[in-house]
Amino acid sequence: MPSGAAPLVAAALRQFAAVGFEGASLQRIADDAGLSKSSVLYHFASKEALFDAALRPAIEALGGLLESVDLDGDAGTQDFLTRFVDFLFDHRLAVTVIVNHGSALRGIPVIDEADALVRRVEQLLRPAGGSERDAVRFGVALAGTAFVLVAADRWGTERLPDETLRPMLTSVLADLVLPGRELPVA
Amino acid sequence: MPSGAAPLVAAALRQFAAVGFEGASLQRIADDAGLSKSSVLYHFASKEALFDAALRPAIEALGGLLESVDLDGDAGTQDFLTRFVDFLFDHRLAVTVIVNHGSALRGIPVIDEADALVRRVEQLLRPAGGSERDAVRFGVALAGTAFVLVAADRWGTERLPDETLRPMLTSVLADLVLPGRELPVA
DNA sequence: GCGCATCCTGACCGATCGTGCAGTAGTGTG
DNA sequence: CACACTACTGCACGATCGGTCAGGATGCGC
Repeated sequence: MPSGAAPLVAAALRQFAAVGFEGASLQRIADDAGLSKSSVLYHFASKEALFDAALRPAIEALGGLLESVDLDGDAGTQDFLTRFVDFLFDHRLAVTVIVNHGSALRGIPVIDEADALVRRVEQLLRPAGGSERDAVRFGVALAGTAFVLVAADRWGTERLPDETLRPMLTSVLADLVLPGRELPVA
Repeated sequence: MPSGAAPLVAAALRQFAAVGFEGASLQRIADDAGLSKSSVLYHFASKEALFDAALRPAIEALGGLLESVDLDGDAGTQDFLTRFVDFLFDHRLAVTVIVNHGSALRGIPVIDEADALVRRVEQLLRPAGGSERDAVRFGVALAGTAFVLVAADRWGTERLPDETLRPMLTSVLADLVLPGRELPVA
């Protein structure tokens, strides 16, 4: 947990987000960070350990967000959604990895933890007496929000700057979860 | 286009959907189809050609859907959305590949074609005078719908059978695109 | 019978994969 | 100066990657 391995983790995260765990090679990560492949395995015991280190901050942030959550009333829910969207922006690359490549990586601890957290978010937003249709609706809203962010530079007809997109996503998500009680856009 | 290569394409599609293009190996695809690796390369000139063959039916189906589209009035839009969800179900694995692994595969023709089609769907649903916020909303709705289907067996708290999920997704999508004018669920 | 495709295979190639290991600079600390 | 520790590297390993190729088996027209 010490060390000047931070740029290495950053390079690894970029590679993992771009091409997934299997597709990313230690050689490319090392080149990207300006080190040799051996140096990567000096700082991290294995490729999987590096993967864990790259995703760990994101799952800790999401875990913390879920621990301090207070959904009492619409205001509490809106506050949570705002912070959730902030989380998505802050850990964009990690979210990309989990969302896009996670399903192939079941069994890797950090991915299993991420899946468990996602399921908790899902259950959290699902109201007590809600129908299955509502659950599907929230699933679409959450997945869609995450995915629009992750794929913004891929399918966005015109690229919106982050600070324009962020309040829009927050507003849209709130609208889908609390219909008819929209947050103001800005 | 001849041949008894169909089970090969099916096996390839399973592998590509599960672990992506880079992660899938010809050996595993061959094993999955009960053939040797050499046989795979007898039927298809390269791994990329196999990838193309596996995704081709899906992009042709989506292309056909977009050619025959008629969005006049809410009824036309709802009909399109129903057929779009049907497309997602019919080509689930191919959609998984495009959605989850496509961003790493820019430059591969079939992926570029798929991206172009997705952009057309996006523009199609975007009303003439719509705001950017509406565009984001539709992006969330489309991405969320596709992703809920793709990840249904990963994050779904309880697994819904397809024939329950399908009308629900259609209904939710219509609700998000045509707010306040919902399709009946069943 | 023979010739000719079609389908499929094992052996092999060069490259790259993740990983282990011995060794080497640089930097204190005694 | 010696010693230890950290950061880093080159080299070699077995395995696996995508891909080539010569050849075996089967079946059909002649």
